[in-house]
Amino acid sequence: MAYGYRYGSSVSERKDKGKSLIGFPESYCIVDTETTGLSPSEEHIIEIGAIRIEGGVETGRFQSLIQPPKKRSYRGKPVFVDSFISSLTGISNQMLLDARTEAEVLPEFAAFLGDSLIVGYNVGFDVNFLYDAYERVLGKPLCNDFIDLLRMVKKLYPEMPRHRLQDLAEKFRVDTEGEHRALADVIITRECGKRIQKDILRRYESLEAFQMLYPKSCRLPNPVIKPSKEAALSGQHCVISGRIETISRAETKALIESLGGIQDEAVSRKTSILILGNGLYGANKPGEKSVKQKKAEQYRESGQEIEILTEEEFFTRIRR
DNA sequence: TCTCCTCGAGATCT
DNA sequence: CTCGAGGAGA
Repeated sequence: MAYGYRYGSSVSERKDKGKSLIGFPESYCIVDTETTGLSPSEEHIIEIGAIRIEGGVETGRFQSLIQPPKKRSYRGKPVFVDSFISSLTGISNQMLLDARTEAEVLPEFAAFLGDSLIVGYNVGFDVNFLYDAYERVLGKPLCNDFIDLLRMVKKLYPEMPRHRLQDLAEKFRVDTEGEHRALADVIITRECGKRIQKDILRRYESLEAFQMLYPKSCRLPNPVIKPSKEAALSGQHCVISGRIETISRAETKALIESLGGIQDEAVSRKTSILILGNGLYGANKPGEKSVKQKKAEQYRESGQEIEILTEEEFFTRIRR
């Protein structure tokens, strides 16, 4: 039954795969993969790059090489990639010899990605490779919906002779330094995405008007002001103890303020959330409580409503 | 008018 | 895979 018929002979493969949507959400994850070739059934992922955006600000980066099964041996050394791929991407057999396998990398990537919307360029390509790798390694499919910039680009710029990412970067004068490595392509895609969004607003007045050019079934609900999300940190005073590892100080401040919160330096009677960063500061040793944490626990015992969250707990709390 | 089907043509990813 | 053309059905 798992291999159900679908008229004639075609079998429904990649069941529960996400849908291709059109829109510009506030939270998503830009993803790119490098592979040993074009066919998911015969080739393998050799690099994953990703940047997570939440509430419009970057909240994390992911980058890892992946050692694929070896194709053959040459003079006693394993060959993972053909010379065409090596010269295209700059990823050599030697680099892959030192890399971890997908069994090690994929669980990490899955945790990073979560159920984020995936954004990319001709991203169906990457989604297919990732879907198959998820099934192999995690025993479950990749179900995330995705947004393909190429789809919008074809509609927006029909006069362009070709619509490759490099053509788009050239049009927008986006720096292509390091192109054809996963994280570099993610950054190029992000820059192009910003220009596309601006162009849409100029030409169609609103994102909704542009989305009307597409079937209803693929229109993503827009950044409507969701009260629950807006209120995520509304009016709450937050204090950070230690160092947030996934993002910089400035980004943390921007993130808290974009969600309506206020960041303070010291724990006080106003404080409602204390965030324990994974990174430690000078005098603090692993396992020891920081001065700020002790103080927060004191306040809590005296009846103040104050949440003490780890870095991970903080991010999952604001994600919804 | 709007949505959903089928069919053929044309590109994009490494 | 996605789109446009052309057609069926509300």
